[in-house]
Amino acid sequence: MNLYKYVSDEINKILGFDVGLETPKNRDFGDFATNAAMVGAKAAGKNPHELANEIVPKLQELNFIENVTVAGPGFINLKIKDDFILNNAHAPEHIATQHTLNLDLDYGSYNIGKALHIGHLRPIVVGDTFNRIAKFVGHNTKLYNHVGDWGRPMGLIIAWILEYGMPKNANEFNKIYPASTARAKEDESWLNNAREITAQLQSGNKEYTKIYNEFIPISMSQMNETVQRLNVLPFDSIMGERGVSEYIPETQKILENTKILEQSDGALVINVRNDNDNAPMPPLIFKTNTGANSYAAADLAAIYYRNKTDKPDEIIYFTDSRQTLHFEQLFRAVKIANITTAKLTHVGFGTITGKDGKPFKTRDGDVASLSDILDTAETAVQERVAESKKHLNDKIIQQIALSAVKFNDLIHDVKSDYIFDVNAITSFEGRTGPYILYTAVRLQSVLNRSNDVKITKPEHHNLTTEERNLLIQIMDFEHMILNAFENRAPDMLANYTYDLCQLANNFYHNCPILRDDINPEIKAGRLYISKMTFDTLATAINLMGLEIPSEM
RNA sequence: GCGUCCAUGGCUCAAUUGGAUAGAGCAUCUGACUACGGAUCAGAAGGUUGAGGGUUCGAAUCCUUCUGGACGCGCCA
Repeated sequence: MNLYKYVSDEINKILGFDVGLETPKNRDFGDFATNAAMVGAKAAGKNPHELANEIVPKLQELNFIENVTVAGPGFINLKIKDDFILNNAHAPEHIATQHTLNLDLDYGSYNIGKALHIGHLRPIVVGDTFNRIAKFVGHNTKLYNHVGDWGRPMGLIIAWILEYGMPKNANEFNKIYPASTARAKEDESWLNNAREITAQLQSGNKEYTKIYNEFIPISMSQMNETVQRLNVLPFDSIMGERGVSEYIPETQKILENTKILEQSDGALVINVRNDNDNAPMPPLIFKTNTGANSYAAADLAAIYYRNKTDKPDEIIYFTDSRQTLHFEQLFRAVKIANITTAKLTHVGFGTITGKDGKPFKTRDGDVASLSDILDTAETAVQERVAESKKHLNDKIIQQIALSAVKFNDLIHDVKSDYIFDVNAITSFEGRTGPYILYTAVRLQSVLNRSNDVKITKPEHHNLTTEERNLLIQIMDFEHMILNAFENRAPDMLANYTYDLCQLANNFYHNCPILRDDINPEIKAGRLYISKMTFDTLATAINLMGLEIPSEM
C-alpha cells in the first residue's frame, strides 16, 4: 500500500478539501503532519490553533488513526495504528498508471574514436536506472544510443588511416583520434583536410566509406564489451548520427517549408533567438560551410525519425550539462518547425571531478577510461576480501565492485558535480553500494536458515519501534518511486534505499529472529517482516541495476 | 563582458521542493549480549546553511546585492 497516498486521500475526503500532507523529519511528532490549519488560517479569519481544533475531531473519526495532536505553530500530527500498518504493508509491485506514456530515452552517446571514459558513467548509469523506474511505474520506454559516428572525428580518423594504415586492434585504434586531433591543432591544413573528408564521407565517397566500415566494428565491439560490465539494460536502438542522417533531407524539407533556414557565411543556419532573450543565443547550425551536416542536423533528424516511428509523448536526453545551450537551441528549432509535439527534456549532469575540483583524471593526467575505473574498483574489493580472510568468487567481486561505483554515482543529485574519490568508494564503510548489498545478503541468510518456519502474515504482532519504522519506510516505496520518476531523480531511489538499509540493520540488531529464546509467534512475525524487507530491498537493488551476491 | 549552475560541521553528501530541534556517512573519541554474518549496531563531539538585505505565521530553499567557484556563449560533439 502507498500509505502516503491512502492517508492523504482519506483526509481530503473527510475534510472536503485538499490538504498538504507531510511526513515530519522528526518521527516523534507523528507519522504524518498537515499544515492545513496554518495555510487556511488567514482566509478563515481564525488563528491556526482555533482552526486546527476544528479539524482534529473529524480526523479522529478515521479508523486507521491512533491519535491526532496539535503542536507548534499549528501543525496537526497524526499517528497511524500499528495493526493497520502491519496488515497493509507489503513489498512493492509494479504500478499500473492511468496515463501510460511513450518515452524515448536518449543516453550513452558513444563516440567512435574514443574509448568510453568516466564522462559516460553518469549518463549510462542514471539513464539505465531512470529507464527501469519509468517501466516500474507503468510507462513504455525506448532506449536510444545516439552514437557519434558521423561527425568530424570520422574525417580525422580516416585522414590518419590514409597516411598510416588500418589499425590492427582496438588499442591501436584508440590512439588514432587523439593523435590526429593533436595534429589538427598545430596544422591547419590537416584540419581542413579532415573537414573535407568528413563532408565527402557524408556524401557517399566510396573509398572513405570502405575505410569507415572497417573501423566502426572495432570501436563498437570494444565499447559494448565495457558497457556489458555495467549490467545495464540493452539499448533498443543504436542508430547513431549516421543512421539518422538518412532523414536529414526530409527534415531539411520541413525546415525549408517553414522558411526558417538561412544562409550565413556559407552555412545553413536557423535563427532561434527570442525577443526577450537576455543571454547570447547563437543560431543553430544545420550545415557547415563545407556542406557537412552538423550534429544539430543529426539531432533534428533523430527527433523527426523518432516522432514518426514511436509517436513519443516525451523525449528525454541524459547528457553532460555543458550541452544545455545546444539543447535549448535544438528544442527551439523543433518548436519553430513543429517537427514534433512531444515534450522535450534535457537532464543535464554535473561533472565528475577529482579532489581538486577539476574533471577527473588518472595519475598520468589522462582521462580515466570506464574500464580502468571498474578495474580499480574490482582490485580494491579483492584486497578488502583478502584482508577479511574471506573467499569470494570473481562474479561476487564484480558485483560488489559495481555496486560501489554505481551506487556512488546514483546517490548524487544529477545536476551537481561530484568528487570521485577512489579511496572513499572502495573503503566500503557506511553509505556505499556494498553496505546495501551486505544488508540484503544478511536478510537473505536469515530467510535461508528458517526453512522449517512458514512465512505468513501474523494475525497479530506487537510492533517494536524498529519494526514499525521499517514497515512505514516500506510503505513509502511507491510514493518515493513516483516522485523519483516525476523529478527525473534516481538519486531519490538511492537515498531511499540507504535509509531502508539503515532501518533494516537497526531491526536486525535489536529484534532477534531465529534465536532459541524467541517465541514462535514473534519469530513468525519477524520473519514476515524480514521477508518483506528483503523483497523491497531487492526491488530497489534491481532498479539500480545491481545484483545481490550469494554471499559476502 | 553576457548567461547558466553551484556554495550546508574538518571531508563527502541529504533535507519530503516554503515547514517544527538542518539529517547521514567518513575521519576523531567511547562502547556492543562469547557474531540469527562485525563490510554491522549504539553513543559522544562537531553548524550563525559563503556574507548582507528583503518577502511571511515560517527561509538552507523564493527575491536582491556582494564574494568565491564550475561551465557555456557560430561552423567541435
